[in-house]
Amino acid sequence: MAFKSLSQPRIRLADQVYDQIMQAIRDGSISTEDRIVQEKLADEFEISRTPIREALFRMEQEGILELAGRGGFRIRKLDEAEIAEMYGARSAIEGSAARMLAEAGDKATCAALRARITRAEDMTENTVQAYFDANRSIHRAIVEATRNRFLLEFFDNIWNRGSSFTLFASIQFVDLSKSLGDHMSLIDAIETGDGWAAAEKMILHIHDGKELQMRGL
Amino acid sequence: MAFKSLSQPRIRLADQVYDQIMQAIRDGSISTEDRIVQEKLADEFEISRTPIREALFRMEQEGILELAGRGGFRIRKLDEAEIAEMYGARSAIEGSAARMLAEAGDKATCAALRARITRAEDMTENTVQAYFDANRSIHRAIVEATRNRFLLEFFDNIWNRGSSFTLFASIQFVDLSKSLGDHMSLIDAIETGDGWAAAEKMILHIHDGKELQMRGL
DNA sequence: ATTGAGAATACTGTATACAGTATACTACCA
DNA sequence: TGGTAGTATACTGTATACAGTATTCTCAAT
Repeated sequence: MAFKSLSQPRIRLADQVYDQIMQAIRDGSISTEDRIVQEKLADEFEISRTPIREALFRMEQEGILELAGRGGFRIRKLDEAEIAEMYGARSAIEGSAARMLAEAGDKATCAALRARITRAEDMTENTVQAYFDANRSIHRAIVEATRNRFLLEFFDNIWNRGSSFTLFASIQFVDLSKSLGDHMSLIDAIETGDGWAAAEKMILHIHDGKELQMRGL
Repeated sequence: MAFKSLSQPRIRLADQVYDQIMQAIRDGSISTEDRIVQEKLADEFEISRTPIREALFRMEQEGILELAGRGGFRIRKLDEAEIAEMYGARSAIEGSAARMLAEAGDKATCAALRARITRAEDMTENTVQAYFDANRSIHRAIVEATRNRFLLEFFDNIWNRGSSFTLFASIQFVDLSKSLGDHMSLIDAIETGDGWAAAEKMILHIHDGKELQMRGL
């Protein structure tokens, strides 16, 4: 049997709607001021409200949207306390990931991560968005390397949240080459095999990002 | 004006359905074999499919249910690898929580946690369910004490998952008084103020639970 | 007894219709 | 001009209706 299964697992409208709205939030077509109304979206997409509702509720549950009484949904804004907690959660997840990788002590994984970092650093365009994507993809690769689906899910949850698109990315204040170099020394720490040291390094790295972020507010 | 606000934030049917199904899974009224069909539930609840769908999709997203083609949803079963990852994720979340608490070094919090543990230990009935609840509530209190909403959310996500109701609770093999005593020494470790030591203690404690669990499989 | 065609069934996903309620709008009265 | 009553509007949540598609079932043919 050389045929690929034709059964398309699911091409639900709700999924497509989800992706598109997500994209719209990312590129700023939907701002934090905008009200997000089911009927409006249904009109735009030229489908019924049902799949829209589904996508919207999903985003609410993920903490990306919040509902504003009868005024529909809106993008969830994070206050300063919540942003701090976010960085705390990142420390927990990504710090633990670093620890686990160090304890696992797999050279091949480290090599792969290094390659990944080099590739991510090699940005063609020098925009905030590009830097954000590169940074995210590096951090994600580290969590991914633990092969722990839960951690990866939590990682994505955090990074998708609210306006975190712009969060974590106050590039205007950051020395690009330094930041990216930091990632390599993160792998160094992992490679030594000392779990706690690796975790600490990661936590400090995230803390640096937080300082930068907070200064930008 | 002596009247209490009547505005009930939201009493959506979907929420009630969610709670009830959750409860049914917990107490075993719905088993992993059962197919969960929207229409059937709608009949039982005597409401339309719409709120049922919403609740079901929410549970799917939380990883509690999975959909089985046209056969509706079913309870998601975890394979051994996934269970291991689950414990890994617990180590990350709860270990980090212990570290954070230790670093914060708040005596009052520790005292409150001790009180909580004593209270939780004081079980009236000696069932698996009671032990599970007590254990969960103790661990949850520790995460709660970090006042980090993300960590708490992730904690709940893990503990609500799949058949984790019975997971984490292989009481038949466990020495109750020892296990519960362990919790106190966990607080001891936190109280010393050494973040890494506290994290390690928590991770070991969780590891013990895992060993127990795996033996039971 | 097995196989295959065709119909019946049992689901889902999507669209539409309806009812209720908070907000916005208007016009009247002080 | 300010405030209030009454009405229109703009939303949501829920119910219902419809279409499509796997699955299961039935039954005849080999």
